[in-house]
Amino acid sequence: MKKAILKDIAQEVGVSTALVSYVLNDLEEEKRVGKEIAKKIRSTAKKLNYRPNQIAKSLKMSKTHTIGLVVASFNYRFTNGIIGSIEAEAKKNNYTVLLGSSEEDSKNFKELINALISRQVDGLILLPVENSQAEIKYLKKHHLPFVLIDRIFPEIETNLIALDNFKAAYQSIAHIIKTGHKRIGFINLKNSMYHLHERNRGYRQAMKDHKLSVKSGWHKEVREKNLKEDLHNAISEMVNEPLSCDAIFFATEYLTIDGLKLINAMGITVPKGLAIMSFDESEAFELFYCPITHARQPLEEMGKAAMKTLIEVMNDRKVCKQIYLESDLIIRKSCGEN
Amino acid sequence: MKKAILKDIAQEVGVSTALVSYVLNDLEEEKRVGKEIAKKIRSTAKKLNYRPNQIAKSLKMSKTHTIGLVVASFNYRFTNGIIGSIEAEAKKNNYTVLLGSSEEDSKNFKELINALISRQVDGLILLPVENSQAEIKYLKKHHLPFVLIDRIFPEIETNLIALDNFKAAYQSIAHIIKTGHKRIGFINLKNSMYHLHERNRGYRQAMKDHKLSVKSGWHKEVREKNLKEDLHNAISEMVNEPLSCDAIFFATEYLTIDGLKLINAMGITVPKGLAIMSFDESEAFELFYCPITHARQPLEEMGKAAMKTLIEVMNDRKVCKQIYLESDLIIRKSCGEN
DNA sequence: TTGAAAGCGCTAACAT
DNA sequence: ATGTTAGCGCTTTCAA
Repeated sequence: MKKAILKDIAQEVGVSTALVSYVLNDLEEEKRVGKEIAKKIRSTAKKLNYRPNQIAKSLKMSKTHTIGLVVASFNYRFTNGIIGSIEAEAKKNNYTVLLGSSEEDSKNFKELINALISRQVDGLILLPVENSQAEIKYLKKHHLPFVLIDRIFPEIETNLIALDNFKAAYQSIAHIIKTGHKRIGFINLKNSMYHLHERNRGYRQAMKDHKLSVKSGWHKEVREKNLKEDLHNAISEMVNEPLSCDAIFFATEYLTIDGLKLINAMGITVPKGLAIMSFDESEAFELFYCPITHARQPLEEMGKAAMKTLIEVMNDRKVCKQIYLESDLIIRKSCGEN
Repeated sequence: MKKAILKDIAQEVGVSTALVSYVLNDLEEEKRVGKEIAKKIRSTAKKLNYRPNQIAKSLKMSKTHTIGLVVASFNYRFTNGIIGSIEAEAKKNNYTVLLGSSEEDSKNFKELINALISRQVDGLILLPVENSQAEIKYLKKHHLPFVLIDRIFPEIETNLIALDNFKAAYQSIAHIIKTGHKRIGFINLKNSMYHLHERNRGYRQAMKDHKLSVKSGWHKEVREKNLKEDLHNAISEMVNEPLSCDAIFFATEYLTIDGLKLINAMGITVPKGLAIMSFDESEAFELFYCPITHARQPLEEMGKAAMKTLIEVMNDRKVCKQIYLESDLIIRKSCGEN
């Protein structure tokens, strides 16, 4: 059984394709199509199991009702949280999502964007990677509707949805201090991206504002490629003399997970032996013996806001909107009671 | 700066669009295009930042190089594992993925498929939901290339990639028995889908083959909509007299997570007080005090196999391929030592 | 070696 | 109230 097209219906009913198009697009009122005819067109369409060819429609209308979503990796909790909410919001607005992952590689990132543009997506939601500024500038220059999410380039004015990472880190540290800790270490990724730098800044500013100096060695950066090893070294150093940290703040949820494993292996107890704070959460925390206090990113909201903003931008390319959301501090027990 | 199209290049170079098309599709040899001209066409294309309009190409070629992926929910570990591998394999073969989630609803499932077909996807990878047989039959009748993954309908002959759920459950139970347990409970979802029934069958067959009878009450089914409550009731009953289970096998990873929380709350220790086996794993297990023994589904492989099979089917619609993969039993400590 | 033109399925302006 | 037709951007046959 071959796919039915407009012409098939037109022929079967004995009218022109224009009429069929009108009726099936619910323009029968406006176009004053005969009631009888309209009815017949509809029933014939159903009979032939007609499904409009969106590709043809897209070509004609220069609009695909498709958006491109480029994530950085499928291994982050962030990714999985965000995909669902973008997907849902897209569907609600009759958009479909074309998905790709850059796997943190700027070449992949660029290729993906090109592929999506070739497919004539109406807009893009992007989680940029390191060194992708040029690509972002290019999109901007060509007035392609897009919004950045989570990771941003402060020097480029774009639509964006992001967390106030400085504040999130600041508040986290403030809480650790409030729970009586003073020798607070911070482990971040070695990475030039702004959102991670903001976390550094938040850590240092909070320490400073509370009259605590950051001992050299308390603030570590580990290489993504060498995660296990760097993390192991960092933690070993931090928990022993002379650094002797009484608390560690991890800059991502997967750093926390790996960190906790190491801490377990070292026989250190949370929070007695060491207080723990995590940026972002993980399913893995759920069953840890000590519930982990963490900064929670509003993933649902971020995804939804991104899609909504993108729709605004697609409707009016002059829109330029920056939305900064705030994290919640979810206080559990890993920094001690109170 | 407006998007350049073939005609722009043709005009700029002073040739026909045919030549431009040949060159940019690397047919210059075959079509014997002049070397000089070819060069000029390429450079002009680059200069104008030409990107072929895939929509137009698709319309002309009746091929979109796009596949549709319908998952059941973004909340399963399975989903997140599979998306990445399908995505990667698709990219390797120059396909792009259109993504949707049915959220376990057969109406959504149907609508999504329709939307994808309208977009002229070249093929579909589907995780069907309960009561979606009609839709699957429809696809089959119309010879649309598709492959089912994970969940299957044994009464419909289709392309499929699935786990041997019977065997996975059987082996899991056999291991629990081997570790010295005899009063083994099984908690599954109340659901008519075949893959879950196979797990039931595996449980019962393994018990039977080891001369253990299944006491009434040991085999529970909980309602997805009433998960927490049903699970709580089920576990309470099972761990107390007269059922007095000494081991529980959970049919999905999220049942295990919620189950462990309840077991913790009841003050029961794993594995001393109760042995635990999980079908599928979760990040959440990583930091649990007792590493969880579980049946591991080869997600990567399944996704990859699905995409590969789909490509075969798209190339030759006569292909009909069933691939059953096997799970690994990952032995940790939740059933006791050895 | 190159160009002209038909046509993929649809929409919409225009004609009737 | 309905039909005709151009054209979206591309590929490909046929002609030159």
